[in-house]
Amino acid sequence: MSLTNKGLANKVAQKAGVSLMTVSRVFNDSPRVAAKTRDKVLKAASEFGYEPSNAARALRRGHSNMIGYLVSSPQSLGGTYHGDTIAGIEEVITPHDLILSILIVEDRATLARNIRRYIASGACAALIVRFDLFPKDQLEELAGLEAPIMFASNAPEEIKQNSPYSTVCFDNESGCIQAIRHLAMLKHQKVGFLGGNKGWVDSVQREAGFRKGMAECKLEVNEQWVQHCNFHLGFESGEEVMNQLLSSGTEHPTAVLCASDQVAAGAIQAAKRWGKKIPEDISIIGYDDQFWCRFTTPALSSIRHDGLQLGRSIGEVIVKQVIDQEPLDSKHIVLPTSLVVRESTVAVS
Amino acid sequence: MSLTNKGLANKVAQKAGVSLMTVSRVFNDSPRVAAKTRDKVLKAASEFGYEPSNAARALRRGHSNMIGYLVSSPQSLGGTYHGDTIAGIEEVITPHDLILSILIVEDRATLARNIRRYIASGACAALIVRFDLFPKDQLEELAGLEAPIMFASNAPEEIKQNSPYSTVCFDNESGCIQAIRHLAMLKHQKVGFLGGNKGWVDSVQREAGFRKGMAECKLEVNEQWVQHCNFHLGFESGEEVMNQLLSSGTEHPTAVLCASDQVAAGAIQAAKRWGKKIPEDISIIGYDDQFWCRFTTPALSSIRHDGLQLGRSIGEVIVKQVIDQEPLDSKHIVLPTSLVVRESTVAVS
DNA sequence: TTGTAAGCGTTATCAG
DNA sequence: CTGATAACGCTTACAA
Repeated sequence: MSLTNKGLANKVAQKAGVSLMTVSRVFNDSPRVAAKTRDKVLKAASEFGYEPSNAARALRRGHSNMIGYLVSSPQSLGGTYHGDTIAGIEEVITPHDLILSILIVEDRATLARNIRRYIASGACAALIVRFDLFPKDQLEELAGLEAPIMFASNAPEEIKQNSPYSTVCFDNESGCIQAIRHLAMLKHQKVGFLGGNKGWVDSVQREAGFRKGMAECKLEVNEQWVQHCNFHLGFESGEEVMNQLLSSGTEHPTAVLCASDQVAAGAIQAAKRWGKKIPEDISIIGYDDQFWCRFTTPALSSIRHDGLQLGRSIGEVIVKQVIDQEPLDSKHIVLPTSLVVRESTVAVS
Repeated sequence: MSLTNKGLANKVAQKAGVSLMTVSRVFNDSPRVAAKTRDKVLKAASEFGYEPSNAARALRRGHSNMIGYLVSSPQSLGGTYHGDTIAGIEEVITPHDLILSILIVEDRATLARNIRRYIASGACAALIVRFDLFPKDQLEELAGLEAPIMFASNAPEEIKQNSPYSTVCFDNESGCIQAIRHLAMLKHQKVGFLGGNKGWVDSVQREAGFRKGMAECKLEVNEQWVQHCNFHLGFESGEEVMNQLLSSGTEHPTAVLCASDQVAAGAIQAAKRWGKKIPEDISIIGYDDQFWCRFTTPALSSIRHDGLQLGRSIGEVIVKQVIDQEPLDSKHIVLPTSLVVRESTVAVS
């Protein structure tokens, strides 16, 4: 079992009748090598199955070719959000011979330390971290660690101002405003909002969008109908909160905007249990536009963000930092969102 | 920006008043170092934020600490299958300081070449490949590449016999047999089967299970009701095939077993369009037990395989090969499956 | 266009 | 228990 390239490059050089250096140049697409020579080298290389050693390259070059994409749990890889993002990143970085590696850091308490290690050990040339999985109190642990780290997703303003790291995120507010406009167009006046965890950036911004949209459409917000769910519990949480909403008070909303699709799915379930018809009695809009939105009954209208575009933007930042060696700076990119209308919304009768 | 450890280890050694070698020993948990000395080194190290270089280690040790998990597309990371598997693998390999890296190889035509590169370049110490994404005609390209590669998921028998690689998979047949037993218990006699792509191992084995189950329960198979879907198109495919099934013939099945949850979701949708009530008119069972099975209406009964267990088994094989350096051999592990009953199945009235 | 030499940060080996 | 040395495979800088 010879997994190492021990001496293999030498053999290739010998076989091709050239020096080691020429082999190296060929595998680095150097223009300073004659076409004939290159062919000889390539032939000899494929004969021996030679491939330059990643480790040696990384050591010599001072940085690896791995880009780490940190996720909070293997389960969070579900859904289209990460998938499309990853596809977008790869599309951009692969031509530069960078490898995207998805890394899982379950323990948020040691996240900063882990990031430090990945960078300090040189295992990764750059890291992509979802801000929303990052405990704020650990941010300062990263201070001084001048490294190509970037946050994908929304960071609070004060963090953006002070952090040396770039961020790419979606325009949460705009998505919700569009949703409210859509509902207003359908003559809804009594609109509720099921948010996510209190204080979480995404949740806060989506609620802000809801309120701005309501104001813009001159609709009154009934605070009874603005509730918070647990993003993590998703379905169950949406079910429970919708349940409470329908069991209290005499009047109920004719439309509810939810801060996640899972919450929306739970809300639909709960509403059905109360004998409500969806969308005839209550229109529901989700958020994230997960692939299974079309599997629910009725198919769920939802707010979509283009993960592919997010990925591409991230990729471009990474390439600038790692390949072009541009000095780090903290750019903040905000990408648009849009409403996808399916069958869960209808005009009030 | 000093990302490299250039000379850092030296500084640490100097600060601690020891030699470089002692620093190395400390970071390798060598027992041959005095407690006092270790403390001094550790203190100096944390002071400088020193972390051993991954690249140098890999170069010196002859193998990296990265385990590659190959996936066919970023989107395929959705669902619980990969997520749980990944969690299981990490649980086992992390204590051995191995890092799991999810790698995406979209182009199946170059899969074998990519595997070669990952191994030959030493980028990965071992690779985990889902067999079902592997084009059979490329298998021989891997011949001679004696490397710690293993296949997660079902390989056809003839491959298992001839391949030097281990496999871990689920008992597809058993899952389907259990499903049929359940349906038979509910007095169903007219049972259909919506398989996956013709010839695909999973599809073939699940159909075999369906037939064995039917035979065991002394139920007759109506070949009109045994159809094939496209795993990739999933939902749409299930919809289309169920549509055809209901539009042809005079008699229709009272229960249908589907080879994937997405197909099942599509089948439900189609059946509803034909005015069929689910499960009263037609009971439906899916396969995979995706997390969104409980979001469908009615909640989908499905066949579950324990991804966590799969991951753990894979992890154990990897550790044996990479850490214990056991010689490669081709073990074949088959894990059990079980039926999860929700609301999409009911007794015939 | 090609070759030579030196060194990237670790660790195996051999001394002490 | 600790230290000096060489080598892992590659590429930058400098020659030829």
